Amino acid sequence: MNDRADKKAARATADQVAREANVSRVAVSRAFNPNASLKPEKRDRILQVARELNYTPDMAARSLVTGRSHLVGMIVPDVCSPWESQEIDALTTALQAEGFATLLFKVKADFSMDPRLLTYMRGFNPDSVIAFTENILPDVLCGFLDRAVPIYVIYDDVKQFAGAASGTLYDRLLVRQKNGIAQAVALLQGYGARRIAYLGGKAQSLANAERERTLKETLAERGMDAPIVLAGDYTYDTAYQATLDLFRIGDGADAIFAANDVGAFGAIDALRHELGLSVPDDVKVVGFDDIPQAHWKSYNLTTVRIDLDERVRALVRLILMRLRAPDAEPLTETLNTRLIVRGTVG
Amino acid sequence: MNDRADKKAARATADQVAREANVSRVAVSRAFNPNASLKPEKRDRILQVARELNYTPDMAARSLVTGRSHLVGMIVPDVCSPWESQEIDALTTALQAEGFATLLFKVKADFSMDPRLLTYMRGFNPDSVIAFTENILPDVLCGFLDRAVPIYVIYDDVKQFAGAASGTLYDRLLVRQKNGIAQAVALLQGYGARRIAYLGGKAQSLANAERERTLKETLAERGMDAPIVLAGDYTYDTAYQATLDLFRIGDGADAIFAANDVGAFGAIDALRHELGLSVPDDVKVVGFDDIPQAHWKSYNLTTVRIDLDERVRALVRLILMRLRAPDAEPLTETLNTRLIVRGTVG
DNA sequence: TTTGTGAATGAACACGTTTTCATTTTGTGA
DNA sequence: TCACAAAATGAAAACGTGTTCATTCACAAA
Repeated sequence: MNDRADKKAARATADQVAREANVSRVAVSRAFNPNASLKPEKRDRILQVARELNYTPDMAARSLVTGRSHLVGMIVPDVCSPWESQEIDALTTALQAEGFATLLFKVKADFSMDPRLLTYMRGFNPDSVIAFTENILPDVLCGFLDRAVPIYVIYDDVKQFAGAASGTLYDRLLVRQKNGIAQAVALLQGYGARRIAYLGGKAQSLANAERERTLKETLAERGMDAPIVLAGDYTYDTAYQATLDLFRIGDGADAIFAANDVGAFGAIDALRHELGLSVPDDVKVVGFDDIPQAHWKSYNLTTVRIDLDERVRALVRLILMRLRAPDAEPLTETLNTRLIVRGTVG
Repeated sequence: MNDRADKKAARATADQVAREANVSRVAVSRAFNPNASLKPEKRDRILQVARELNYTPDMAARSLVTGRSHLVGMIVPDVCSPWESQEIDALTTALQAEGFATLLFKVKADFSMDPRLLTYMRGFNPDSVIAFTENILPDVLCGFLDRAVPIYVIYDDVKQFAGAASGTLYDRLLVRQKNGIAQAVALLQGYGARRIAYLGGKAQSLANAERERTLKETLAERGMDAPIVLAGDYTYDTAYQATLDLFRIGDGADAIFAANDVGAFGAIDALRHELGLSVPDDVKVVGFDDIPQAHWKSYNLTTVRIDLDERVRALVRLILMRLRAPDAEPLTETLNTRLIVRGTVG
């Protein structure tokens, strides 16, 4: 009589639906499996009864027998980072449309992987795993997870991993940094920048290493001096402090190339609000990522874009391909970058 | 011989571990269940073998028999919103430490709930559900999910839901808006603000409605004029445009109270970079939330804080309480707000 | 030695589904 | 009408675990 009384009202089971609809339990199973052969009218009747009883197939039971959990694990160091939250949001939406749910696991900010986390995650038997932390060695992941699980390491560098595992067991999404960086350097040079500082990201970040390397390479090609390299960690506060140090302790620079947009924001604010310098008149600033905040008027940041839609489409394509053909050869998708010109250069 | 060959190397099962360790399969199960009675040396040996075989209990199978999935569902409209991503991040960390994994579901930005999503989510049998979209009526959720599943609706308003369901079946986290708003209004009045505009959030948002109501109430108590109410949706762009309209089409204001920090950013940028006005000299701005970006120097926003740590601690406390005692009476935790004074008022 | 108490043990069952396989029904052409 | 393929059907067997229950074991007290 009381609300608390029907708490025991467990979820309806396929047996109950079968009994109610005067069919076998197998028929119920088939009714929820589109490509199973079942008389249309029978299917309709079953689905009708199922709706009345508020029945949904139990994923755990289904997973047990089919071996597919319809779960995609995501390993994320920082959900708050605009870059990662964008990706989580878009991937979740796309995968949800294909019938997969997102299983979120958080790793420590310093990227140190807790082995128990991987063990724990493996218990859920995810159909696929996306690792956002670029410095988790794929081999480590492969060791803890099953070899049959496709693994995606986002934005690693071809060269870094070329010799890591002889036969790479995971699909990869690579980003060509060269294009956007070359455009940015050309623009900076055009505005007369000579002393360029590179405001780095996390030391362990492969993307950071690749950006620094590409920047050096590009500057050399154009006959410009090597950049002043500042240590960073992708955060606003660290970038802010590093910029202060550059101008107070060091000799300054006439352009700052930040490893990510948030770092660029920190640099801009330090220049404008603490050092009393003008951006772009005194110092030019370029970022990396083109997160939504980059177009906010206070920053209006010129930045190297890696298109979100392209990224997500490529990732989803990879994942679905792998889920449908687990034995296919590992695939590599390549993305390009390009400069988005706004107001922080000239 | 080839990597591809051992793809079939399925995950180790409890049976294999049992055989290898010369024990019964039940013993293996007990070895992984801390409070089961098992001779210590035997347990150690089993765990040792399990480690060698890289064995992990299958969550699906475990879920099937225990009825607990160790999954916590989160229904989120926008992972990119700093407010929500903070919460997801902190909750995931806290729940992970307690052995629960986060299952992420995304709903449309306009909060319209797709009933099929709820049905789908129910299939995963989450032990608990956290709904970030405050305007999902709890009754709708209760209808689709089982009554036995504890449901948390974050930041709803006591008054709104008082009469919704006679016996509320869900635990709640309430936020007292009054404190922070009263402090903000006092500060604004002290600096001589007279014409105050309220830059609203999503129309369907209960938190927005409650903030607007509380602001009006507070202004009236202090004998000030009712606020000019601007429609918004919590986004930067909308806030930016609404502010332009207020000053170009409307009669302007000498203070803007935004429903959230991101909206305040939009207002500040419109004032400074398009209308040529000074913040705080010409117009004062107050935000709501105190997201990390609020202390960025470009904005340096005075805002009403709802402490993240307090929020997460309270939520985790509620969830764990409910998981351990499903039959306990529905609980309500209450949080307070307070003003963080920075540079956008005076 | 006997009795009693609690821990340790394993066989059997249960969880809710999909899949296999053998059987029955339906539909089609001669 | 017959023959044959194709579609529809249900019984039974999995999937990998936790739990119940009756039994055995170890040890201390009588």
